[in-house]
Amino acid sequence: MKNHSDIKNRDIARIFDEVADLLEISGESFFRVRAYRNASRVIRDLSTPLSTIARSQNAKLEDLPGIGKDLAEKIQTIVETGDLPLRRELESELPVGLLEVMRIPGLGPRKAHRLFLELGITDPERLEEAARCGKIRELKGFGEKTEAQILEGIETLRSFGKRMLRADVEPIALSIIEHMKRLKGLEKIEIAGSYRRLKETVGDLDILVACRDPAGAMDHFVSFPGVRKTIAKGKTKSSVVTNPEIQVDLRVVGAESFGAALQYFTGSKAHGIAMRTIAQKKGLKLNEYGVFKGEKMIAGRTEREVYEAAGLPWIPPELRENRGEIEAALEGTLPELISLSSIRGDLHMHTDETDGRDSLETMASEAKKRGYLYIAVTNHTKRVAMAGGLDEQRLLKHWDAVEKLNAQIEGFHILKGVEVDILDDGTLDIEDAVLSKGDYVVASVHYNTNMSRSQMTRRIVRALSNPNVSALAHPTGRLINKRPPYEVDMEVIIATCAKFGVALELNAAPDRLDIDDTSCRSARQHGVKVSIATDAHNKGGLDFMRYGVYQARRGWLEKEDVINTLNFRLLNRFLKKRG
DNA sequence: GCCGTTTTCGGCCCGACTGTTTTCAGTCG
Repeated sequence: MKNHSDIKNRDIARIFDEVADLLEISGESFFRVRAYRNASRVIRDLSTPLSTIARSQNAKLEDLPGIGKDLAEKIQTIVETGDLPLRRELESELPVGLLEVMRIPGLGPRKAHRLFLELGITDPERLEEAARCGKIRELKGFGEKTEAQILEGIETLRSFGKRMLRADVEPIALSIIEHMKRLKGLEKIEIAGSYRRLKETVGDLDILVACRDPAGAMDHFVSFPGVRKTIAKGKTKSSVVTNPEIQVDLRVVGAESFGAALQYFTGSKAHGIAMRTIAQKKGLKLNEYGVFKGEKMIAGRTEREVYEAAGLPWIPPELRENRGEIEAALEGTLPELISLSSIRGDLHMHTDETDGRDSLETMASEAKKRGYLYIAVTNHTKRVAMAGGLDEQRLLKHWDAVEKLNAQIEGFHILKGVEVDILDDGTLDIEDAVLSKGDYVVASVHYNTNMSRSQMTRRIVRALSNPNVSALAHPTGRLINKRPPYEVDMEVIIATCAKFGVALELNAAPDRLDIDDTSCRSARQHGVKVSIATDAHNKGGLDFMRYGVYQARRGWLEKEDVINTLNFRLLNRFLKKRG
């Protein structure tokens, strides 16, 4: 039998999600469906592989929150066989294409099921056909508008199913805010949702305002020049689609409810549910209007007030995922999250010596302008030929130039760095004798990225064991929405970094943000230090630092976890410990 | 299907908007 013991958590989570969807379509109890969804989320966020827990003597699957006897057994089955009988059973009863039908805006499990039963709709293609023939409007409970909405929904899903990069959403978000600020009677405005939680991607924008004239706010909102289409417009809530295409929801509340609404719409959903449950246990009701004791409103104006009414300190939005932040808040052990102002330098960037656009002098002076104390210039090496990577001779010459420039600048240091390529067997493409003359060596994988998980892990572990290596750059190689992370066991990588005192890079490029928040937390738990670095290829790229800090905050990192918050002397002490 | 200083049953977060309805189900966040 095939060995499935290295099945990944996200594969198991995906199976549970699919089971949840199919159960929901078939009309199963909402609570049973939710149990699968909860479990999926818990599994996705877990840094330890379930296959490890399943085999372990002392750790138990049932100890995980949301995993009971039944789901523990199902996980065991998936780990052992790679699949779940329940899923196959459901798939034989319902076409999997219905899952896509359900994703179409305006359609949910109930309608998808009825479309299947009454019209034999099994996938979006057949749905489109039926809608074009005018068959949908004939069904009870459906009408012409629903039919048109379905056709439009299919088109929308085709054109932009993906979440947008946060960095791409920012300009739209800011111009809407600017537009809304011109509204008369506006008291408060905030962007809530995943944008406020500083997530790397944003599905839609949730904008919250407090305003004395809700109807006026609705009118003003839909008149935003970037609006392509108004989806809904009510008394206190409206939704539009903008150009470039992203859905924006506006919600209006009174100023006395603004904090409660902000808490409510910032989410995440799981955090909100957990908070409302806590409130409920205290005999309180928490909704978007406030915290209520019976009929009486006892909090709501500010978020802090809302959390305090529930017996908690205020929790930073970027932690609100119900991944332990509520427990930490109750124990008083919330992390003191790192901020951009703590960053003292940038340890990954390129110059025109290889594939960067700006000179060494420009990069150094731009970094100094940003208030940094140091940078590491880390150009590519020879295997990355496309980028004009340096061989040993050129690298040494480049470092001479760095030293010369260093001597000319006051109060600022340029580390002799390099981004050395990790070859297929885990050795490096620059001789050790040369690397040992550098100050800061980041190692990274660029080629042959589709090896097996165990091969890739071995490859990187071997590279990390080289005493010249200071950090591992963009550890999974992912490009958000473009390229999945390569197969690598991050737990092993993190443990190896801990063993050798190597830092993990959090690459701050907005489409990389590699490592992700889960690995940040894992690194912190293992005592592995993180370098937040921009990988800038021109002077403007130095501004990516804040995206890295955002991600670090989502990963619970404190100033002490990040090496480029150290002053130059302490950074050097950290680097010397290696080797 | 999970969970429990109200533990092995009976709960499980909450409200707005739309479309197709005559009082509400379904969807969404």
